Amino acid sequence: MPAFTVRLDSPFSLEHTLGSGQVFRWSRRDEWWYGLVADGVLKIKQEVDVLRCESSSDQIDPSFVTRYFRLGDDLDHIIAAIAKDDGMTRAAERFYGLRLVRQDRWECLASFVLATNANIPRIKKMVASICDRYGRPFDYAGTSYRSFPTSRALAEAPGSDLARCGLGYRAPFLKKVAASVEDGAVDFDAVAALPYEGARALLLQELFGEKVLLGVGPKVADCVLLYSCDKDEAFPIDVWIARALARSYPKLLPPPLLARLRRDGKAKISAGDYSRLSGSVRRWFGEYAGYAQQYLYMAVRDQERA
DNA sequence: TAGCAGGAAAATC
DNA sequence: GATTTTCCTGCT
Repeated sequence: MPAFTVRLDSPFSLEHTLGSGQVFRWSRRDEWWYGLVADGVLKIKQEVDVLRCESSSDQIDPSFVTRYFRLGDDLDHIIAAIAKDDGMTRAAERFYGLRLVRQDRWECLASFVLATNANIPRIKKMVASICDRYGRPFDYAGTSYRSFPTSRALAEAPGSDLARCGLGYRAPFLKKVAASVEDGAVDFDAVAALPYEGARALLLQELFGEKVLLGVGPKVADCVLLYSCDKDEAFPIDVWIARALARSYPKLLPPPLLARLRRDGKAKISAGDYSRLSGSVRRWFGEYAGYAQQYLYMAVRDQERA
């Protein structure tokens, strides 16, 4: 039962980071956050400039925590780079300390395949459901947990069985993605080694190589690249972000898309629009566009609640 | 390229 | 309770 602390020497907010919709296997009880990571449990809380941690395995140690929360990133430098306008400056102040998380690549891909047409509580429920059914059970501090299922476990699961996890039409997509990862068709290391544009092209090519339906389009690919492959330029565009961009950054949108979004806030974004919009936001925000996306997401969610 | 289906649960009325 | 919406992709 390792217990340890990590001293923070750069800005970090555990609350904002775990509450920003990047991760689906974290929950808060009392003042502690509990996360299922790296085949174990991490119990963690922030005391100003110290992270107090307990974990179920020796693998989850200070260096894991530093890597997982990307504590080595120079956040002030990143914020200086993206805060090119008043809106982003305000968001960066309001959610100061929010960082991108470095997730397990397979888990990230699988989670975002499930995320289509769902809200965050729903996504968490689907993820929990496949973990309950296919994950490895283990106990920690008197509580039972399940690890995230391996790609092999999901690839081998009978489709009818997987469908019982409440995944709906996502079940066959998830199974095929799992099979592609399991048989080596998807090489995450090769993807991560390339710069953003090439990495995205390779990921989509690997996934589409067998000419099967996979449920991974540009949005899911951007999520995987940003949250698990260190491609900080990746800027996933979902309906929330599209609406926020239409309101605060109208100049970045192709005029026809802007007009459609203004007429109908839930207008669909075509592949061509996604590609053009992705290019213009990356040109505007630069090499850390993905961080800008995360701050923008928090700002728009916050505004929605108010 | 535009329009649509998909499938279940959360949010909203 | 019924209806609308939901961090989208693939097909026609």
